[in-house]
Formats: sequence, structure tokens, C-alpha cells
Amino acid sequence: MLDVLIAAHDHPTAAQVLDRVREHQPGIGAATVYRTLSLLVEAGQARVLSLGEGASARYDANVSRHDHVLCVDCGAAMDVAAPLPARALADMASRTGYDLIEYDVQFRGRCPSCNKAHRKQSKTNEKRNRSV
Amino acid sequence: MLDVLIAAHDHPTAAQVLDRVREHQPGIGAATVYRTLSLLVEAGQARVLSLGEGASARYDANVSRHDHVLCVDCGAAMDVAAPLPARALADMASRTGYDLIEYDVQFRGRCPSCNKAHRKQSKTNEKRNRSV
DNA sequence: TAGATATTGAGACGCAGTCTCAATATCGAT
DNA sequence: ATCGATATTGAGACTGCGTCTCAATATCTA
Repeated sequence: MLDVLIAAHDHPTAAQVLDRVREHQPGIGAATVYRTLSLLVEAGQARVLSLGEGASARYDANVSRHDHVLCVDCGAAMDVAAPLPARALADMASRTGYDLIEYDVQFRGRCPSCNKAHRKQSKTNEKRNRSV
Repeated sequence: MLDVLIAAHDHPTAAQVLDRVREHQPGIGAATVYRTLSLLVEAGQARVLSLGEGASARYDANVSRHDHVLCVDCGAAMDVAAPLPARALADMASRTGYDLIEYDVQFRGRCPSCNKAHRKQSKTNEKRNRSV
């Protein structure tokens, strides 16, 4: 199960993890997968990401500190590093009075392919913004 | 309704917004509030935040770019500014090939009061970590 | 082998949010 | 003012994600 997560570099949702695990182990129950996922997170073997508000939780086997770039159209997520200087963290802590544990930066934009589609879209169709 | 949001500085969830609106307008339906909230967001009058994975969406009338510090215990959120240098954004864009629209930084930690409670907790009870 | 304990899967459940649709309100023309 | 067209509303059904419950099964220990 961790293997599945490690093999996946697309930050799958729990549902996707479930599907993939089922390919190897057809009978497995959803509860088990959700449970195990939580255990992995608790044990520090995986992380949960909240990428975007309506979106469901996504899992990442990359446990080291890193950030994400997220495509607003297709939802693709990629890892990036955008470390804040240690000073910034310390400043933030003293400024807010919080005891800071971690942070991450989330960039939102359009991936190259969605970007292309988007330009075409808005050229042919300036006013209407939903549908097809 | 926007007034409610502007008056609220605690980044309320949709449900909280609903409650508060109902104080002034008892008969209002949930659908209307959710709808209006989405409209406000679409119109750029409000923002949605995804603070933490299991959490429900929270709304913020502060539309300018800013970041958040979030308490992992009580969920309190406060605004902070942690602007990235313009260079960093441009670098990130060229490095990833994404067309970046926005970003934000999310700090997680413990607010002063939860922090106090937490220390006391872990002193009296080092092994057990859940329950009372 | 027998009993105690832990893990599992099916399905019930809960919750946030969305959709549907009939009822009501608003607007515009006459 | 009156009528009809259009837009907005609220109640409640519905959906999807995730959790809880619980009986069945597996594992472990003596």
C-alpha cells in the first residue's frame, strides 16, 4: 500500500489510492484503505494535502518539506521547493505569538497544456465562460 | 450578506455564515447562502480558503493577497502577510512551465492559548495522546 | 486446541455542499 | 393597475467523501 503511494507521483486522492490498491488486491475494503492511509500519515510515512477548497484530500509519499504548484483547470499538482528563509519563520512566530510547526506554499496557475487550451478558448469565446 | 462576511474576522465556514445571516434573516435558505457565497467569490468580493484537509471551506472578505496562520488544535486562523519576492514567482513560473496566477503561504502551529494547554497536557501524559 | 485479541470488509451513517423544482417576487410592457 | 415573462428563493432530495459499527475472520498465545 505504501508502495502504491510511492509509485504514484500525481498526488492521488484517497479514492484513487483505493482504486489502485484494488488492482493488486481486489477484495480490499474502502474502510481499510482509509484507515491505513490515516495510519501512514500519523506515522509520518505520508502526508495529506489540501489542494484547493472543493477538492478531496490528496496523499503524497514525499514526506520532506516541499510545496506545490496546482493547475486550476485540470487539478494536476507538482512538487516544487519554495523554502522560506529561517528568519521569515521565526519572525512570523514572534509576530503572531503562534508556535509554528510547519508551513507550505501553494501556487496556483495553469499547466502548459491547460494554458494552451485556455488561450484558444478565450480567443474564440470572450464572454461566455462556462460549458464546453 | 457581504456585511456579515466583512464583520467576521474569523474566516467563517459556509455553515457559520449561514447561521449568522439567519440571525438577521431567519427564514433564509441554505441554498441561497451557498449560492450567494459562490457569487461573491466569483465576483471577487470574497475568497475561499482551504485551511487543512478535513476542514470545510472558509470564507474571507479580505480579498487582497495575504497568507494565513492556522492553529492545528482549535482551528483558529489569522491573517498574516508573507509576500514572496516577485523574482521567486517568476522563477517558479519559468521553472515549472506553469502560468502562475496566485499563491499563498499557510503556516500551521499552535495559537498561544492552545499552546499553553498542549504543554500542560504532554507533561502530565506523555504516552497517551488522544482523549481528554 | 481453545480462547483472547486484532484486523478486516460491508454497509450504515453523517456531513458539506449541490441540484431540483415549485412558489414567490420582480420587472416591463401595455 | 394588469398581465405575462423572467429571476430569485427556500425546502428538501440527492451526491460524494469519509467515518463508524459490527459481525466475521485471522492471528497470536498459552
